[in-house]
Amino acid sequence: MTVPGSTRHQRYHHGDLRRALVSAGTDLARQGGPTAIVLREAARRVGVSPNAAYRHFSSLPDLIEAVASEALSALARSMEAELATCRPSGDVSSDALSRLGAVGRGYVHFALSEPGLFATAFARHPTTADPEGASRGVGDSGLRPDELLGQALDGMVVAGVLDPADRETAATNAWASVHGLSELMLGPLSGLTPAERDSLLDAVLDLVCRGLLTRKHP
Amino acid sequence: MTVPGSTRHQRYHHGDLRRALVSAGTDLARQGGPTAIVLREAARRVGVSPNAAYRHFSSLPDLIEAVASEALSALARSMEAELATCRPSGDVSSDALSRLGAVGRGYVHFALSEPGLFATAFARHPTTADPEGASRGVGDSGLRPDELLGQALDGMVVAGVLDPADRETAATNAWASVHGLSELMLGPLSGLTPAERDSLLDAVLDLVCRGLLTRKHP
DNA sequence: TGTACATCAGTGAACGCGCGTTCACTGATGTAC
DNA sequence: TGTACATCAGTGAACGCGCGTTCACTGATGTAC
Repeated sequence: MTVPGSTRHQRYHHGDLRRALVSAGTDLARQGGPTAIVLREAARRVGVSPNAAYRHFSSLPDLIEAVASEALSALARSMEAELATCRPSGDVSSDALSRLGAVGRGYVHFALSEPGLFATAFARHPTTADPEGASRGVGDSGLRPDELLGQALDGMVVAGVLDPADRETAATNAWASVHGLSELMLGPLSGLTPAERDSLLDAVLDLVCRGLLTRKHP
Repeated sequence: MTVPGSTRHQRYHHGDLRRALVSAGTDLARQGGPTAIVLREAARRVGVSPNAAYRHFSSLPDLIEAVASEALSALARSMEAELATCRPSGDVSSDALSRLGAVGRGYVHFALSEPGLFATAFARHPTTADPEGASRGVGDSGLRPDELLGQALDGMVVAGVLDPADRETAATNAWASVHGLSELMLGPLSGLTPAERDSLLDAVLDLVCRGLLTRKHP
């Protein structure tokens, strides 16, 4: 039994409705992927009328893009978390390799633990290189997922275990392998046990690393 | 000006409505992926009332699964077409490797030329190992896409360039790399020129092959 | 310090839409005798 | 060869649903004087 008047009163001037809607949209995406982002449901969850959303988003795709950006940030943070566990061993080369592995591990772990957000992060329209888009989807370090990968590869170049000329191809190779493994594990290979998943991930990371290393002796 | 009576007459006893609906559904998926498969629209395109579909499918997901099966078959056929271009060179090892490359090439080519069907093929629920499901999604050779890959890997084992113990891991590795590359080229890397795409594909296939080969000298 | 007023951020009701699905039905087909 | 009849494969109308979006609105906020 809430007093109607006071309830209605509280609804006025929400404070940060945009953020609240993005957060609700993110919850929807978490459970059902990008197509589960529904403007009316997001508004419902925030306790606001559907049309209030149009004060902050021009249309549904606009909200979806904001959620996708949020999902990319979460992916970046997962990669950062894995990177944070890397301890310097003293050997520059093996440190560079283990950081590349950490990047891949963070990627796959995120895909498996947040499949809905993972799908949402990559469901948006081709990344148009808009200026403000460059600052979206970043993690705590201020870097996007692809930039975190690039940083790891730069480290390998500095350590001398990767030919600078191969850096671009290496980036796509590594990304493709790890992205494909994620999708497969969420789809056709979803029946795998955690142990099988782990060893498969190790095998793929191993393949990628060795592939990049050998590349510099043609 | 058609005679209503004769039109109505022709609509009775369609002949093979199931196949017609799957075909219409496939056209929808081709243009918009799995979520574009709409029962009412498929019926409309075939020229039949929506409820007629329920004589042949228990519900929409049932139709979607049939379309997904069709998409898998198309993928298999693309791989078979690429395999058919392989000419024996006399060297068993290099033949085995080029057949593996052909499998991967057919996979990526299909993804790029039929993105909607590609998405549909892998959008269905986790492959429950039902007995009749085993015969679905096959190409002209009667093999499913994953079986075509397996066959290529078997060829490498026979040729002595792949350790039998590594066959399973090799399958996932190869699949993941090529699947991930496909997804990336359709998404974040969709801005690439055809030439860039080709050389990237070559690089990935090269990485996979070398990765598998070295694997047998630990 | 008080007051008029523009602006802002929400409301409530309604719109048209297309969907999946179900109902009772009807006309064509093929089989038994 | 003809006829009765069960079965099959469609029809037409309707259902409830939830969606994105738009309309005219209203109450709260903050600023100018």
